[in-house]
Amino acid sequence: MSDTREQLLEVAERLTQTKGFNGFSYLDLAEEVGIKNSSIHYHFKAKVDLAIALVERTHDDLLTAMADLDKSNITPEKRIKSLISYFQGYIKEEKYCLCGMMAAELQTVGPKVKKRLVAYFADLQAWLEKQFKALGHKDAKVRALQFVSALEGSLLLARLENKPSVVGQALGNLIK
Amino acid sequence: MSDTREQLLEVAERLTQTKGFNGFSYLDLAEEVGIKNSSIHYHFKAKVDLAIALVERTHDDLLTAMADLDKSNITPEKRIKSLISYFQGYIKEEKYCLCGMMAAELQTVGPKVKKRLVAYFADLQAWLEKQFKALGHKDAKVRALQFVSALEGSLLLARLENKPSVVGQALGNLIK
DNA sequence: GTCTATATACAGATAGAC
DNA sequence: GTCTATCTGTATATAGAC
Repeated sequence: MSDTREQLLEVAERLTQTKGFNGFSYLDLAEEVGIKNSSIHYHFKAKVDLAIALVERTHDDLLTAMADLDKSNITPEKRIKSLISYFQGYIKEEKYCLCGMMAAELQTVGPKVKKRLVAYFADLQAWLEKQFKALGHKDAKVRALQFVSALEGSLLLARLENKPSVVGQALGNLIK
Repeated sequence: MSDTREQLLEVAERLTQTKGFNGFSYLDLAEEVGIKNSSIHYHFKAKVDLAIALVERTHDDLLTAMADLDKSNITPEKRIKSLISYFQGYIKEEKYCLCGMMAAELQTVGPKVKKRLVAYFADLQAWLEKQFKALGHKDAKVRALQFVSALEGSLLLARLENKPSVVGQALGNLIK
């Protein structure tokens, strides 16, 4: 993976999380990275290809984070709390969840992106279900759904009100 | 209020809830309403003025709906369930919450819109807190926050997965 | 209130030189 | 891989006639 491509993904990730995928252009991206906008098309032929790469990258990052937590020798409760911290980190940079953002923009991102967003949230829920099962929950699947809903919604509210604590409050009851 | 202005608000509301406020243009709006895009500027000088009117309208609608529920002779539990139905109605039209959508697009809508989004969610939470207090909850305020978070997040997931039932599942534990 | 015409800027994207 | 140059389309917005 070229350095330019990596830089493009990093900047595009931040712009998507702050302004939305429809809230920035190849020109914005080019100026930040220090190349011409036409050069971006070499790395991502169309903007939708960038969207796909972003969701896949975010998905891979999440899978890595969850696998690391599985490997670590801590309780399921602490694993879940660590995952919350992972998402909570967005708020201090005034970011929203990249996949939540694209889920909001769903009707404009195209079917290929939609498919990958579904996969992202399915894996997040599956991992949470596993943790809740390990904690002895019978309704682990529903609990995982409640958790993801509260997570995405609280990230939205926390950024709006500039109160990172909102995320912890919204998820408090669901952890154990 | 002129009929054209009202039509513009109705179409803009739907487009915002489906494609996002940055996902449609004055031209899209004009074609649906059947006027020229330059005519829209007579009703809403700049696009940000349209955004403000949309949030205020959505806020007013919510206040009316909540006031109606307060007047009706039903239990707080049923009031809350009715409010859920109010939001759940969006899903079958593949819409997201207008204020949730603009909260996602926060960094591009400007400070005036942000201020009104904060007011919208504050009133929604305040009403819910009142209902939870009537149900005897000591942590009514936190519960209201949990409810709004789960509501906004579940609306996002329900639309993505085309499963309206997700909203009820995500909020189930929080109602009573 | 709505129109035509226009201004200015920017969007995503391509061709071909280097 | 990145550039210059360019294309085509669209965005928000304004001026002034009707």
